[in-house]
Amino acid sequence: MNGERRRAIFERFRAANPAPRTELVYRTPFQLLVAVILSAQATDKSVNKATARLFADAPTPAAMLALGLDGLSRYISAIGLYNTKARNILETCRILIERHRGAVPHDRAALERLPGVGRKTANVVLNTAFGEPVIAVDTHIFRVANRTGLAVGPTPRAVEDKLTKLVPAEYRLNAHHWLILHGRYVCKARKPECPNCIIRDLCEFRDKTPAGDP
DNA sequence: AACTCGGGGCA
DNA sequence: TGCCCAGAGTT
Repeated sequence: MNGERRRAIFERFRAANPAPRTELVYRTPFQLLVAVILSAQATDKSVNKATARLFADAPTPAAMLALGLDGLSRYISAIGLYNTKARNILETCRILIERHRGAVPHDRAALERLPGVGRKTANVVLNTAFGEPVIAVDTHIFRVANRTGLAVGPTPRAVEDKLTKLVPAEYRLNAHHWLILHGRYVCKARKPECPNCIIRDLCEFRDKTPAGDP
């Protein structure tokens, strides 16, 4: 896919949704970090339901740490992998307090050192909390990039590296949210809604049937 | 790169 | 019931 076509795709997204935002509910960088840790292999809906109560009662690292393992687990027990996530989040709180003055570090290496935080979560925080033009490639974006032909690659990291180079600078800050919401609601894994797609005429996948689908 | 982890939700 | 879901960690 050439640069002109890529630009056309992002211009289409920009026109349809100028200021996209994550659907995860949070009020601070710390809460965003926790919400994204919880969202691994879980639906955003179940995460939002749990974090609404959790963030109201324990909005800071210190308050969350004070909940203890059993306390925190009760808030997030409706989320998959909650046992592991609860331990990771408490340890993350401890590290934030002891090594980062209770703040979320604006630093990729420091973020990825936190338990439960990998490249995808770190990139979401860098993009959404700190305004850096990085793209966090999750399953949605991986699928959309490969289907459309925007950035074809065998691994999320390969797709991320291509997108970082290929996405025009003026779109890079918002590209993450455009792509993830497009994957969530239109370019869905099972039944993509090509007839409702705003980049239908620019897509290399258009109207194909996903492998494994009737 | 492939495998494991591990739990709710929805068809 | 079986398979998916805003991944991370280990081998």
